[in-house]
This record gives sequence, structure tokens and C-alpha cells, in this order.
Amino acid sequence: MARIQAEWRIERPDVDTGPQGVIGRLHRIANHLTGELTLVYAKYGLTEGEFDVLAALRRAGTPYERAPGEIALHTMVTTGAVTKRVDRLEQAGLVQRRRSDEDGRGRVVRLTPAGRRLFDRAFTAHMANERRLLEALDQQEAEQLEKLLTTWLAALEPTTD
Amino acid sequence: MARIQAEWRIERPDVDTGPQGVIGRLHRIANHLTGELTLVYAKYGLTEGEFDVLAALRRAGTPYERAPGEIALHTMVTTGAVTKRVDRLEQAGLVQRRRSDEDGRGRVVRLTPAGRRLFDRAFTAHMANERRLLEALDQQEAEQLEKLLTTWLAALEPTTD
DNA sequence: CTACTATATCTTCCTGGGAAGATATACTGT
DNA sequence: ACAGTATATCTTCCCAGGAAGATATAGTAG
Repeated sequence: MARIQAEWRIERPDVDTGPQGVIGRLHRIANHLTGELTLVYAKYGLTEGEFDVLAALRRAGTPYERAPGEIALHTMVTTGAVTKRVDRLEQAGLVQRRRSDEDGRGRVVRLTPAGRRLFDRAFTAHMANERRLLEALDQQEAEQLEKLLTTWLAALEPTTD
Repeated sequence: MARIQAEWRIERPDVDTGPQGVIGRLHRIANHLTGELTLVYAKYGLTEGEFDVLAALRRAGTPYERAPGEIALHTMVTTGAVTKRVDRLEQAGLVQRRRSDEDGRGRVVRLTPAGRRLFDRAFTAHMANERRLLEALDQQEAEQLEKLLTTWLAALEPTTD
């Protein structure tokens, strides 16, 4: 990244490429992390998207149910993507779909016992993996980083966090 | 994110979800940034991938040439993806392809004058956009963040930076 | 009750990129 | 010079997800 910025200073000295130092590195770290996290999901036969759906259901607490639309909001993908993820998870016996009792248009997706067991193991491994990936920073650095990212995210996503 | 962690503390009190505070937020910021950056690329008729290819060529300096394999390394995608990106850029008249003189297996991709003109405008707008996105942080915070990300990236990517 | 509009989900079509194989050329040891 | 191996690129096939349209049900004004 530092080399890239140096190249830009030569080729485009008229442009301040300072932000690249932060934004470029952030994207590279995100890519790298995604790659590492995906390896653990794969150990449990899951893709990242499928893991995210299971996580949304698991976090809901017993009976581990959510409407597809809610899942879409939680996982930040379109409802079309949720339909397909749930198709695959249902095929694998990790979730079940049924009609909503209150709203004939709605469906309810529920974690099966097998889905819960698999996810709980995957989640434990996943968090251990995240701790490992964060080991590069000491406690104080990690706290500083979390604080900065929280500030930034709050500015980028006015409504959430 | 804070709410999500609170939910995990209830559902999985046995697992330390601390790392989520950093890793989860980092991914959300990265997604958000990608969305914003893409809007500017689109103003110039480019996708992010195409922009990255043009950037790799532009940074090479005159005569703005690189082999597809080099481009793949710089943009961190497979050579198959580079082939397709270059196909599209060639179709749009922004780059040209020719055989390498020294190596019959190789090709050379070169920015056309039109490609360079378009990219230089897009790049200026892109960097202005990145500055805008970083405005949420003050000078000192941005420096702190860059430092932390540099440390972390160095640990994750032993060879590069 | 009917017509109209709104909403939840699913379906269809498309696009970008990965993985692995195909092809062409280069290199290396004998 | 030749066989065998290595390399650079491209091709083929596949998959995940987005966008927009289709379908079914709900809500609402009259």
C-alpha cells in the first residue's frame, strides 16, 4: 500500500491520495479476514452467507425463528438472496420453512435441532478464529481500533450501529 | 453491532464475542465504503473491477502497459477475472491488447489515450470521494487508524503491505 | 363488498468472479 | 535437437447474489 501511494505521488502529484492509506488498507484487511473466516465456515459445510442466516436465527433465541424479510435486514442482502440461502439450508436439513399463522403472505424460517447443533459448534470455532486474527493487536490497540471504527461507522450509517 | 453483541451474551454467554466489535464493524464499514465508491465509478461507466485494472495500468507510468498476470497480482483477482475485465475495457476502447514481443505466451495490455483521459477524471473524483468518506474522522483519528491498520495488515499479510 | 394499493416472498434473468482445464509458448537437461 | 516440464493466458462451467417482475395475501377507502 505504501508503495502504491508512492507511485501515485509520481504519476498524479496533483491528487492527495492520503485517504488510500486508510481506505485501501481497510479493504485489504477485510478481504483477508473474509478469506480466513470462510475457511472455518467451510469446515462445517457452510458458506459465509449460510452462516449469517443461521446466526440471525440463533440470535433470535428460542424457538429460533424469523421471517425471511427480517433475515434479509439482519444479513444486509436482498430477500432474493435469502430465499436461495434458505433453500440450501433447508435442503441440508438445518432449517425448516412454514407459513406464518398471522399473515398468509409471510413465511417463518426456523432452525432445526440439527441446525442449532451444527451452528453452535461452528460459532465457537468462528469466534476462536476471530480472536486468533485479532492477536496481531494488543489489548490497548484493539480497544483503540474498536473506538475509531465505531465513530466512523456511526457517521457512515446514521441510523444503525 | 453493539446490540448484536448483547444478544450473543444472552444466547451464548460461554463465548467471548469481543472480536466482533472490531471485525464486525470493520466489515460493515468496508461494505458501506464499497457501495459509496461504486457510485462514483459508475458515473464514469466503470465497475470497481474495471477501475482497478485501469488504476494498475495508470500507476505503471508511461506507456501504461502491464501483462495480465501483473494486473492480476495488483488487483488481487484471478487471471480469469482479468481476462474478462480486459475484454470489457477493450470493448469500450479504454485499453488495447497485443502480443508480447519477448514472450510469445504473454500479452500486453495498454491504456489507450481515451482510457487514460477517462481514468484520470475518474481517479480525481474517486479520491475526492474517499476524502469525503473519511471526513467523519479528524486528522489525529485518521492517523491513529492508519497506524493500527498498518500494524494489523502487516501481521495478516507477512510478505506485502 | 369491491376496487385499489401495499406488502412478503419467490422467480427469472443477468452479471462478475472463481476453479479447473485447454492451448500455446518457453525453458531445461541430456 | 528433443522430450519433458513450467508458465501465461484464455476458455468453460459453475455459483452467489442483485434487480426487477410475478404471485399471493392483507389492508383500506368508498
